Amino acid sequence: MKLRALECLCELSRCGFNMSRAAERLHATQPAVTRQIQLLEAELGFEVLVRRRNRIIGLSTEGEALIARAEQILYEAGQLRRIGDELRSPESGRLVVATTHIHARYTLLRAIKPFRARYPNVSFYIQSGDPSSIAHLVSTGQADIGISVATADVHPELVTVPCYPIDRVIITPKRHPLLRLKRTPALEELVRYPFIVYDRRFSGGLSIIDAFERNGLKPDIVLTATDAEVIKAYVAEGLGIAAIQKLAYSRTRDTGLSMIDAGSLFGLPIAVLTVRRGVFLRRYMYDFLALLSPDLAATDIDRLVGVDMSRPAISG
Amino acid sequence: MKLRALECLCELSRCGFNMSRAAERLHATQPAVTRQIQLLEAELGFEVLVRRRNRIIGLSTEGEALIARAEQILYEAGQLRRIGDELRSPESGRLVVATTHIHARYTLLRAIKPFRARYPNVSFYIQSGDPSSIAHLVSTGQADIGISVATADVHPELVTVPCYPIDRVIITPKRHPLLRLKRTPALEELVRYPFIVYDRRFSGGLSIIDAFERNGLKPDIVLTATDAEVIKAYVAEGLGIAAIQKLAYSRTRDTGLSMIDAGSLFGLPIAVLTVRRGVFLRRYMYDFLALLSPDLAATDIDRLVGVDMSRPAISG
DNA sequence: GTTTGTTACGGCTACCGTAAAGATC
DNA sequence: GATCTTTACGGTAGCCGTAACAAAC
Repeated sequence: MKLRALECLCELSRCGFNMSRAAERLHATQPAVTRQIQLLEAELGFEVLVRRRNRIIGLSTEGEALIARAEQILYEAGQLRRIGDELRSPESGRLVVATTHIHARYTLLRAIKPFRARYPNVSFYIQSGDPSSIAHLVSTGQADIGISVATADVHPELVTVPCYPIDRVIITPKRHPLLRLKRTPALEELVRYPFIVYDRRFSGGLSIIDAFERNGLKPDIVLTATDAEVIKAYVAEGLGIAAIQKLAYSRTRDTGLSMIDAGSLFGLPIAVLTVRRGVFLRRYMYDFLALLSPDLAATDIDRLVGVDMSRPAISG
Repeated sequence: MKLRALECLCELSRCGFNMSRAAERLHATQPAVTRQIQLLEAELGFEVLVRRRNRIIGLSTEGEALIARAEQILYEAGQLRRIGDELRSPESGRLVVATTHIHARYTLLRAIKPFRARYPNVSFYIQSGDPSSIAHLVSTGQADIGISVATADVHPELVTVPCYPIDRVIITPKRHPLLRLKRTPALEELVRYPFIVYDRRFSGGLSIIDAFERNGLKPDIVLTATDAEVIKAYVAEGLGIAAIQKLAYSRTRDTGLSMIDAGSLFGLPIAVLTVRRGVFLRRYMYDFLALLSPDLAATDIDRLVGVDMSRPAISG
């Protein structure tokens, strides 16, 4: 069995079973890919691909099981190379962070500045998505570090570390009646106004709508968005009020808005860092995690990530 | 990178870094192994092995991290072959069960008979050990299925399924004063007699000694053993009384002994089946698990073992 | 001197790419 | 006809084993 054959198979699968495209991405010719697949099938003794009249149409059921493991093998092989990279050139490499808009815009921004200063030769990639797809990106090794909120889905191959609570504020247009209260309004008071809500997939546990519904209230939802900037724009236009992350509000920049602290009105979701269990973290990745969560020591990370760790701590 | 090189490295490590022996086990010549290692080191760009004056004395620290992943890769490659084997010859293969003496002697014995009848061409291997090493054997893929008791150690790569409670009995020599009670004695009554105890590593949770000590009692421990047969022999000789698994006592065979039900006096440890998470289970392995725990459906096993399972169920 | 690891060399396998053919839409 | 996959063929790279060499216990 050869790693090259597994590589061909996985790439073929990613390219929708188009051999030409897979070959191109593998920097090889079509016949070479055909050959590798054939050799693999011959060695394993069964048809991995389902062919219909000389066309590949998909994976056999066994092929599904096979490819999942092939991906795993290639991932680990990548990790081996990464160990080599770390020793050869510890100052350069790539760092792929999967995160939500809001963390990309605020949390990450703060961390990237010192990080870039320390590691100018590390290329930084940000993958945006909802918490579920962030978990997926990290678990498949497409991203090194995930920053989002806890998700309901269970990923035994992921390790998550709670990072900091996400404070929420209620934002309103200037001179809104709610501002006269001079205190955190009750849900019953908020529900009287049209609401613009943050997409529940991004909310981490209790969403805004959940909070209302749990109290038997039916808010008037104007629209749902995944981006605090969008929500702020709509609120500023007087279309409604909203609850967003405190991070996303700036008194000086958001001049068209007013802010009321939301306290724990909508629950207190917590930001979490996610890495794949057993991942080899490069030195600069440790340092980046430390920037995001300064009280997280490298030894803690090791303990969490370690394949044969003695305690599970917090894990997904 | 080549699988062959990783294979050489892992075998080398297993052979205590003796290249000649590793080469022999790999059915290759020494120079071939040397070459593979050299190529690997050249590709990765660092010294995996620590050499002192032309002798290999061990792994570098990075080598440790590397070899763990290499093992993982080779394990998964083995799984791919196993998928092929299953399709080519579903009726033959090997089944390695890691278990304790007691389960090997009783639980397993009952399951093996029908299993052998159904799969005469499957070679059966039993690896005996304490629950901790059983977990290790399964987690490293050296054993397919573990049968023992729950251990304190956490293995995120293992999936365990509780199977059945392990009833315990108190055994005494014939005509022992305790027998006059005609009921389960209290710990305070038992503590008056010298005790022969089952090794705590095999006890699963609460050991015999724990039960006494938790009640502030100090039993007179004659000796500790890992094998119920040994314990029975000593009890029969009048050296003390003991608590063993009910399974291990037979009225007809153990003529020199008497038995009293221990109820939940020493806790109710539970037998567990263990498999490696994400393992590809061959059809005959499913069938074997079903023999051990008839109410465990194949779909349940799939759900437990599945790499991207949606619920964690019971896991170590 | 025996065991152990590395280097040198020749044979052979097997991979790759180019070219062409076969099939499908 | 265009796209896609497989087969055919020749060049080349690289792996393996034998043999010789170097070092250590």
